[in-house]
Amino acid sequence: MNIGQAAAASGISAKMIRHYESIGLCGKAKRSTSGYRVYADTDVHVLRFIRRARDLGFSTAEISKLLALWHGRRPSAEVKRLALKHVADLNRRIAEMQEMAGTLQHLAAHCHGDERPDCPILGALES
Amino acid sequence: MNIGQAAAASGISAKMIRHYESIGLCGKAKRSTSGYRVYADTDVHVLRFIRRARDLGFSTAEISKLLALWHGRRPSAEVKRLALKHVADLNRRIAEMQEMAGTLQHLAAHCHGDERPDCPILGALES
DNA sequence: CTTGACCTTCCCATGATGGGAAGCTTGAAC
DNA sequence: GTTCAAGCTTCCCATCATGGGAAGGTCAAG
Repeated sequence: MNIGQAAAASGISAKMIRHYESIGLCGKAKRSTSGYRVYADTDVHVLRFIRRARDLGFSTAEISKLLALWHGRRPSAEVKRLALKHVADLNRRIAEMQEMAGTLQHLAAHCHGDERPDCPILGALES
Repeated sequence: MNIGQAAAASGISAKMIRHYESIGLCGKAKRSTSGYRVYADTDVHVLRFIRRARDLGFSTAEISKLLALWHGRRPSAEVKRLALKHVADLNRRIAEMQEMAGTLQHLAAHCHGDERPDCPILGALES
């Protein structure tokens, strides 16, 4: 498989596959005589693992740890710890954004939204 | 006021004030004879406006529009439209992260979390 | 053998923020 | 008056994940 096929099969762009290789997230791909990267099914399994982890919002550093656990002794305690830490991080960011959205929603509800210059949203930003 | 005082008074780091000036978000500060940036209270008002908008999660492009509305005819219809678009964007991202967190929470709940190698979280990532 | 699709590497860009270096200015203490 | 620290200036680099694009090599089908 060339990188294009591996990209299609894994759902990661060729650009990102090269990037992940360059930062050491996945191992270096074998090369054909002409220098093309060559991928086997096992390599695509790894790439799919990476894509699913990425879709769950894990950073590359976290994915790196997950990969090591996956390929190693896989103690589920450590995996669970990583996952719950990530959940906590997500929840923290969710709460931050909910507060922003709530504030703005409230301000917008009190904004008549016509052509008058008096606007509670601008008022809140300037006060 | 020097940039340090303006930073303390506005809650934006000196580094970011220079950056905002360089990208044209705020006007160029006046300079002393020796080249130091000099800020008046009105400049700090602008910086505080920027900080509050930033705290509500607006991008610099959006803040730029809000500043123009603030300093111009301030039609509240346009401000409200911007605010609600931003709320919609926040809600979209919140929903994405909630889905990630929910999935992970569910997987972690089914993970015994001991030293056994069998882990539903890794299972979901590899399947 | 040409052509078009694919591959390679390398550089640059995003957006918001910070670190740090080299050098100049200011104000206060001695 | 000099000296010293703190603060200012500009400039370059880094983050994180991702993509664009250029210049050039390779492969398969016509």
